[in-house]
Amino acid sequence: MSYAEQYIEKLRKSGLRPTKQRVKICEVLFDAEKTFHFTIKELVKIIENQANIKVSLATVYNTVHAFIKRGYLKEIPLNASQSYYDTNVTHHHHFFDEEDNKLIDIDQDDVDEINIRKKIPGKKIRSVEVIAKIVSDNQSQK
Amino acid sequence: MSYAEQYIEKLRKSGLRPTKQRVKICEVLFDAEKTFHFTIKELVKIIENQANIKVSLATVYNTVHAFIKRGYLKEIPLNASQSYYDTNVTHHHHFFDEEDNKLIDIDQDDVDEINIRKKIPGKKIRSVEVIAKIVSDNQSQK
DNA sequence: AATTATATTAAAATAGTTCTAAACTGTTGA
DNA sequence: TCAACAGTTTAGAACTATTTTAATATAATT
Ligand SMILES: [Mn+2]
Ligand SMILES: [Mn+2]
Ligand SMILES: [Zn+2]
Ligand SMILES: [Zn+2]
Repeated sequence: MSYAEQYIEKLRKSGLRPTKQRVKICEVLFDAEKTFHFTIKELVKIIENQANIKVSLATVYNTVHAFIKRGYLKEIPLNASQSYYDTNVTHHHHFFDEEDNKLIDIDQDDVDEINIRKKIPGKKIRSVEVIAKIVSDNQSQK
Repeated sequence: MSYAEQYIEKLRKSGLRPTKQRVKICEVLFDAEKTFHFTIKELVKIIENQANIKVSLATVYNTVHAFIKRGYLKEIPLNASQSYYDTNVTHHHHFFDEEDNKLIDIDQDDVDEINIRKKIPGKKIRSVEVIAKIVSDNQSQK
């Protein structure tokens, strides 16, 4: 199946018709060799740089939300004032570099299984995510 | 040391003068028998209900931020469009109830030590937090 | 008490996100 | 062929959490 066909399938499964703008968004999101993290602002900038297509903010937000709902993207919980999104939809964890404001993936395999002994009656765990904040390691101990 | 004195000390250590408004904020935050989680909007509502003091949003934000900087409050990373704050400043983890939008503490002791095998050169880990999303456990498997 | 530094406040500004409503596009079937 | 329709894009308005501004008020210092 060609890339273009994959995008169209992803869009269809998300309940969206494959329009020019949406396919362009797919190219940026799903054509990358590696998964990556992005903010909406960054995504718009990439689209503007790569294409002569103009895509409105509303279309970007709508499409991203449709993909999240369908499971093709993940939203990453950060205390920032803006949302971070992730094209890596496997279960994994994150470093958050507080100096660069950048997320770095941690494979599930790189963290021992997390066993939470506390239980909440009537509730079940749907997901467990670790966020490790990192900063520069300045060994200088003046 | 009386409560009032404790508040004044907390304020002074945060670099703030003990004004009527700030002491009131301290009463709400630090007088509770239990620690709790709150949004700014909720905090303002509590103050309005408890006191005949009117406190502006700007003062609430400034004071909360000063306490965070000094370590008397913590900000909790959630993907929501608003920040959650925590009067429990010990190292601990959270359940996030996606139905009630409520945070529930998990003591550090209730989670096995988290060992992250991946290392980032030149960076060190400053904090590790677990967020477990929970939902109702409907056993009904029609 | 006078002086100075800091705080409070209402209101404006900012910024991310969502909504609206009008113009546009592609498809269908008469 | 092309009118009608369903769905899409878009600019801009609206919304909301947070921050900033600048005038007034209060606290600390002398
Ligand atoms: Mn969202
Ligand atoms: Mn903040
Ligand atoms: Zn990731
Ligand atoms: Zn907590």
